[in-house]
Amino acid sequence: MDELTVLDCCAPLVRQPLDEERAAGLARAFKALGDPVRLRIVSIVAGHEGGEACVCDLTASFDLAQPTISHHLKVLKDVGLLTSERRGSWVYYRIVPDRLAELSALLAVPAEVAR
Amino acid sequence: MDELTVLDCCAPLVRQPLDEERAAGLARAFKALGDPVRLRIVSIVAGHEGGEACVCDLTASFDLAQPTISHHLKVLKDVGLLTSERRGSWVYYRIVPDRLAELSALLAVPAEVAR
DNA sequence: TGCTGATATCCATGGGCGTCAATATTGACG
DNA sequence: CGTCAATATTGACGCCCATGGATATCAGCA
Repeated sequence: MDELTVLDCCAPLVRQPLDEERAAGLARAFKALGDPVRLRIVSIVAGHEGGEACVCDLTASFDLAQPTISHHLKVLKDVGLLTSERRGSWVYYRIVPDRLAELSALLAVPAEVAR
Repeated sequence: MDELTVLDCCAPLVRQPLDEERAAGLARAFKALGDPVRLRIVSIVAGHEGGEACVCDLTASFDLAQPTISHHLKVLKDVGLLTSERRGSWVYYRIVPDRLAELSALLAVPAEVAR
């Protein structure tokens, strides 16, 4: 995708009222982040060495069953916040910077409003 | 070229794994944004003239019952994304720029990761 | 081929959430 | 006071979702 598309699609909330369709797509991503476990997963993956973490790294970081972690990873992947790649027995997850940047830009508050 | 690191509380995801407590607080806000109606409400309020909108403006923008809008406004207010002020018969809502900025900064992706 | 470890899928369960009708509250105005 | 308009609260219903146990898939290895 080119930068114009990114810029155009990521204008802050203030610029224009979100149409239903776009709001639905963005809400899916925010809903995915709206779980403390998933938020920590994204944080761990983003901050992990090499920008990626395998599932074993994550299951070790939570007091949750392995299927639960796998479920959360699927949710994050389905909304485009994570990608996965299998290498041998292990599956490595990494964040999708463009997707995070899109959400970040959306919430950026213009100076004229931040008063 | 490291920018002035915003706030200690708002360092991007990459800097440090979120502890449970902080993740819980942030997840509450993201969960509130994880509904298309609420996302559009925030958008409408932020973009409305004067930076504020009364409930009547919102009920007119959705094909939803008035209690439903009122419920969504309460959710957004409870997580600190909106404030309300009564003036006469009308109640005006406005966004909390600091709260939005906190979330935006959290999702901002450092250059070394966005490669 | 069979075995073992890593990860994903399936299924059930309990709790949380979006919606709305009915009702309550609040303020303005006569 | 009484009435009306704007907004909030309550209660109920149906559905989605986080979680974990059982099981399946997949890759490496003997």
